[in-house]
Amino acid sequence: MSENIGSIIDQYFPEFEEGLKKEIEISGLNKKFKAGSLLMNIGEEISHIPLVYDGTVRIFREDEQGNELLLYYLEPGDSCAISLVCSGREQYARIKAIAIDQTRAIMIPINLMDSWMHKYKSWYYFVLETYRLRLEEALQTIDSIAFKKMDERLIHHLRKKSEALNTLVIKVTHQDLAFELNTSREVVSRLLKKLEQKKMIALSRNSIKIINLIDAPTE
DNA sequence: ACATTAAGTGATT
DNA sequence: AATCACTTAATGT
Repeated sequence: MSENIGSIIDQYFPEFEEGLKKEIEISGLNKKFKAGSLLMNIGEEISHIPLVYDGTVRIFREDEQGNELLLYYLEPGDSCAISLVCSGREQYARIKAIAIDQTRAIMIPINLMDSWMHKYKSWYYFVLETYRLRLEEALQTIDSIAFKKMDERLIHHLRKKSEALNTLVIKVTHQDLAFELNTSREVVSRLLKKLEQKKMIALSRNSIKIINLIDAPTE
């Protein structure tokens, strides 16, 4: 699986024009990250932006107490919207990025961003599109926090997780879920139990199996 | 067998 | 829905 950058671009970013592809071949670094490794931390200077083509990366914010708020996942074909725009003024990351699986990405030096935005229409649209998608997601998350009850949020979260990890058996503790949803472990346990009784999931220690996750009309 | 960690439960706010 | 205090179950050493 040691493909060259050009064929990776063809496969995962086919919309990029030839000139852009050439530049990526010249300046991009093909990197591999182990599962669990930190791609970016808060306060770090952003020097490269990733074009992910294999694996999954978790992007999240963290507050002073170390509480995490999941922002989104990066999957093959994605890039990090926040770092794309950080290119200009804001040189320091305000988010944390951790590889969930082994992840491979082409790293592009941030100093090229400005000129690429002008030179390559396909890059310009790629950035806009990435940003638009994330904004949409962020809005969804906001109203899910603001208007939805915990049970709906949990279902939503589990579904997302299962999609992102591409598995029906999610390896996670109730405590982790509680952390991700900013609630308490007991609440998660109780809600999961309800979902289990409705035959939507199956529970066992450290893992949750998705059986039939449909939005349950809350009683 | 024992210690540790995850999960379940009831009561209280 | 959060928190506390406690129990029970599963797992590692």
